[in-house]
Amino acid sequence: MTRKEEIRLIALKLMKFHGFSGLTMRLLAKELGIEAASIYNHISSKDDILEQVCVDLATKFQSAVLEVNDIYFNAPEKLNILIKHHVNILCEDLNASSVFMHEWRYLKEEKRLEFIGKRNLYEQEIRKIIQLGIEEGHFNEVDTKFAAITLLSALNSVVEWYKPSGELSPEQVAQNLAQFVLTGLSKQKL
Amino acid sequence: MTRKEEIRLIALKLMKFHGFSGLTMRLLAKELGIEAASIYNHISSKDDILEQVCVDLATKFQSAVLEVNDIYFNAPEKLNILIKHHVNILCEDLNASSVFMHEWRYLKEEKRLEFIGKRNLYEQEIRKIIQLGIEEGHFNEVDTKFAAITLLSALNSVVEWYKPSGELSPEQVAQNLAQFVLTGLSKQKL
DNA sequence: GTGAAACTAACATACGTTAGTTAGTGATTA
DNA sequence: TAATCACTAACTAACGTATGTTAGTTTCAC
Repeated sequence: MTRKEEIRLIALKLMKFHGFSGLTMRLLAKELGIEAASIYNHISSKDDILEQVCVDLATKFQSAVLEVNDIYFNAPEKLNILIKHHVNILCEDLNASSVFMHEWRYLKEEKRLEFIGKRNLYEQEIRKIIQLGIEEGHFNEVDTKFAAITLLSALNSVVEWYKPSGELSPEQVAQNLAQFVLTGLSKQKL
Repeated sequence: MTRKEEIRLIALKLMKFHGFSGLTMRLLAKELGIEAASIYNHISSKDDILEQVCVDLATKFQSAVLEVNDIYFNAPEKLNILIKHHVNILCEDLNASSVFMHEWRYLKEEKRLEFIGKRNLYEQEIRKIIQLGIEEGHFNEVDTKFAAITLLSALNSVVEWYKPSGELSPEQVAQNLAQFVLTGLSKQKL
């Protein structure tokens, strides 16, 4: 691991706790055991760290959903696969995911708009899946925008509690989420 | 409306967009058409604004869930009522709710721990409802911690998209959420 | 002796906040 | 009626500190 990657890693860990504004270069330096100015031998700016992680994760999510929607499956299958991908991406680097979820609003104007664009595209592709499910007769006739946002919010909650040291693997979490989202809490006896 | 309330209102509106750290007293002052220092004739500190809204909303949520769990109902009924209360609280002041959701981590140590305590209590009470539902035979045998967090996350997504000018009333939103959470996306034909 | 990685010193700016003052308004009193 | 007082809400000026970042220099292993 290069020093640059090391810095990024610790920066994300701290950013998860203190938020983007709460993480100062001097705090980051202290954690690294060096002076704040020394950090600039490896990275170009504080904004850069945030930008990189946001663009990086947004791209991963985008690839995942486009891939799923490119292959022929029915909606429940698509949703299952997407949830698995989504959870895997989130769990791969929980600090990065947490920053991605909470700190994107501190991106500079241009990058922020770019980010929102990618996020909307992701939501749009999920709405397509839900719409498909309705047309197939697999899903209830819900409002696709409402359903997509609620679904995404449920999935993203994973970053708030998932511990790699815990009992569940990302695959099991994905399975639980899929069950929750598809069948809900109630037993089938309404 | 007193000047103090007016300041609080605009502060929350700005905080929703810029985050707690992104809202500076000088920006707030500009929006108010006065000087930054003048704000201190009405409020005691920037932290105070955050504290007030966090404590205020946390208390409301707490009252709601305790009330629901104090009355005798079965779990699906309790959940329905709680969701209605939850959404109503969120929609009452969307700016405040958004700040409550995203900026609580910027509370000072002491108040933050207090906040987390109240939040945990809320989660705990929801787990009780889910546990009750399982024992009654109404709910699937899910992990209550997982279910409570996922449920809460789904509910809280309301602050990200709800517009009072839109078609749906808070009651209708609550109904949609209840359906989503209880029966899921799938039609009952598994 | 070359390159990576740290250092010291400093700059310009931005921040929350305090202190002391002023302007206007409405009620009370001489 | 005119003068006094309290109150509200704004002002100017400034303080002390923190921030991201730079420029130039040193250290040290290969």
